[in-house]
Amino acid sequence: MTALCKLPEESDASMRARLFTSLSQSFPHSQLYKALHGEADLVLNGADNGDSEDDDDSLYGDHLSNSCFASLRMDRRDSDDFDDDLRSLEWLQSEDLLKNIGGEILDREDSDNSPGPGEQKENEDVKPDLTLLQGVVTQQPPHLPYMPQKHVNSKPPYSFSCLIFMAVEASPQKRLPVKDIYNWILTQFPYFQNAPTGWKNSVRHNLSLNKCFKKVEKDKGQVSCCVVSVVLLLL
DNA sequence: GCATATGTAAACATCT
DNA sequence: CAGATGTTTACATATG
Repeated sequence: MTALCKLPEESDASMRARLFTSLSQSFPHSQLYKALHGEADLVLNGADNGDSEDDDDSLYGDHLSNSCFASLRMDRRDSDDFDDDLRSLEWLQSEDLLKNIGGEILDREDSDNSPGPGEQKENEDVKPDLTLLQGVVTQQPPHLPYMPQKHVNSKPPYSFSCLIFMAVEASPQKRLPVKDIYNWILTQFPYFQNAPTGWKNSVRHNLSLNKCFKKVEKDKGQVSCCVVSVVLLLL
């Protein structure tokens, strides 16, 4: 199992650069983006010659150790000692998480950030007109990026684990009540607004089953109907 | 064919 | 009591 979504014949440097580019557009404030930031600079500047397998971890920045994406570092270590941890993080290493992640998910928490010229929020004007979008959705070529605000009839190409992770990752405290996870998914992926309610069961099922998610007590004074919150299991 | 990951449904218990 | 939440089990499907 590979650690990243690596295209055929794609170099590690290229792959990481692609990931960085995608994240810079979709989750500019995510831990992963910040963690990759330094490395991507090196990659994009040609500093990474592909022979850096033995480079120390500082290349990837300290942020990686603060999130589940620490597995991105682990995969570079040729050791079975990490097998158990990796097993619980295999969903993070799946192709789904990284595939087409870039540019299409508008992080509404960052909506107050002024977009640069030329990158005007093309999704903002897009309303989920089902009649107009059906063809786009059903005939979307696999190489085109998934655009959740447009492809409202198309199930996101991300596993529920990925969706949960992204929701938690997007939260300020890296923890969310289940209800807020629902809301985040509904907001970012309008597909689920019309989807059968079973997806919520799948979310809860994932939270219970996946070792990457940990149940924590809600903060004191927090007004919430939920009993617990969910955080990433830090490594 | 097997192991694993994932999705879905369902039942049940607990909590608000 | 109803609904939300959490846990567990079972089964189907896809993939390596």
